[in-house]
Amino acid sequence: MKLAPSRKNASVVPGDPSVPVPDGRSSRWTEHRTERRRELIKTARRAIDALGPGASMEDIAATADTSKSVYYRYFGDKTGLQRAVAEVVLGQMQQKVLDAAKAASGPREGFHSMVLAYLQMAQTSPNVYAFVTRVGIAESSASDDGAHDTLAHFLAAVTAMISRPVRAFLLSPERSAGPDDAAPEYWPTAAIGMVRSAGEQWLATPPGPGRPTEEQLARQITGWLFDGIGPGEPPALPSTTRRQEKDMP
Amino acid sequence: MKLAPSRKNASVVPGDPSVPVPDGRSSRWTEHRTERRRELIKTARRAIDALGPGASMEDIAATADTSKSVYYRYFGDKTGLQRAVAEVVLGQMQQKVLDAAKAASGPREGFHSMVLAYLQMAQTSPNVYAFVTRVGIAESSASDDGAHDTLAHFLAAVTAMISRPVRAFLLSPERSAGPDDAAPEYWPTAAIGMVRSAGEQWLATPPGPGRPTEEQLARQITGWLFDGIGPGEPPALPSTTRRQEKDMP
DNA sequence: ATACCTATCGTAGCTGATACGCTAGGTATC
DNA sequence: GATACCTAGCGTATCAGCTACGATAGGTAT
Repeated sequence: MKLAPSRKNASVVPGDPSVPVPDGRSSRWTEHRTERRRELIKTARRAIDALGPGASMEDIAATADTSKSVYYRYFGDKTGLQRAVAEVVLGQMQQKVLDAAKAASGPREGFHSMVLAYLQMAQTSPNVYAFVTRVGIAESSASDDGAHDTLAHFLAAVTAMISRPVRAFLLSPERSAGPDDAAPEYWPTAAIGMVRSAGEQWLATPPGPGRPTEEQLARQITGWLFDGIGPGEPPALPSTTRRQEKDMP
Repeated sequence: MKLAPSRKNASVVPGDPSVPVPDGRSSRWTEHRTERRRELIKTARRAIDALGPGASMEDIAATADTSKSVYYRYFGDKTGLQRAVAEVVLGQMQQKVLDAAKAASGPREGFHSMVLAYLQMAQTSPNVYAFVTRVGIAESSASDDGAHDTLAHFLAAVTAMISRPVRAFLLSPERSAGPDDAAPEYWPTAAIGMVRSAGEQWLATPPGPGRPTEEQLARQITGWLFDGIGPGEPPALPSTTRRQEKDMP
């Protein structure tokens, strides 16, 4: 009773490849896959947190009590794992930012909450932060194109996250007075670069007395971004616009 | 610049380092060493410029018509070469900055010239820039300390370069009115991070119509750093009630 | 109920790059 | 001529990233 040899299996089904044949042998694994994927990401995060951002795939897999091939099957390559972890971390950070942004009174407060969320995230797991923000893990040796293809995936995602509100703010009517905006599309990246650099120096600072709190640093960075450090710029600006929030508890 | 003796060789004098017997056989080589070292750095720079920031030591040595071991002797490891190249690049940039700073009218113009020099340097050789800016080439896999030990060497040097004038400016009498300065020691790093991020996005932008010139971008960044983007910041800003609802992946 | 198929798992091995030691041989000074 | 110094090339150790193959447990069709 051999069945027809031409009709091998349902993968290249001639009639309808879409719905009406829910093969249990495949569908059985979908739930398992998503669950396992989540678990793998979670374990990878723990492993990186414990082993450092340079943890190898083997180390990560060993921490998960499995082997490298599982990770490679689920994430393709190491950059895929990086991206997956970054997605989760970004989602949590985004959640925090959204919650805080609801209570924000203005763009300044909104941005302050973002910076704060960023710093808190980095502080919570510096190793995971370093892993996620790393530029091309696999591309570093193979690419000879010159400039980095883009920023790291996580930073690119953060940039995309803040780009829209920033753009809206930069183009708001009351803000068009200045002669700025020669290149406003660079501001989100620039701002994140500032946050990142300050945050990483802050992370590297031992938690001694001189180290500011997350709140203080976030407030400071927000001030730099919104007010700058130049006090009035003597030639063109009289003394009208001194800086505002002198006393802000 | 001190030329460090490589690491294990007989560069340390055997008997007494202070005895006034200048052995000609030793002193003759010092000049040769410095000259050769300079040549090796120069050739490495050309090789990286041609091959990309991920060029291997063998590629670099082949471009210099020599072998890897020469580079390893002179620079210890790849990070040492990175540091040496960074030193030269930084020196040239510093020269340019100093020349420009002499003609600067104030801190703003001085900083503008610095940013401009940075951008021009990066633009001149994007590959060398990427090589020099890269964080730990050898530490990435061996170190599990967590945070990067410091910033990249080049960026740390640039930070050190601008830290002193910045500190002097931040503590200048007319600027001490604001309640800022909760963490002024983070500003140089933060500012360089902004310059770096904006510059790298700028480098990655194809030189089409929308791309600003170095001058424009430098002017823009200087404006962001000195004036910020929030002009006045009226306490109640109604136009940003609900922005940033984002799609979560 | 039996033979077949699907998707996963994990062991083991491959590829390529990097760091670096070792030895032979050349060259200029004393 | 003797000696200190350098160079060159080969070879090795290691390790990250990645892949191929056999084995197994669970669904499916006859």
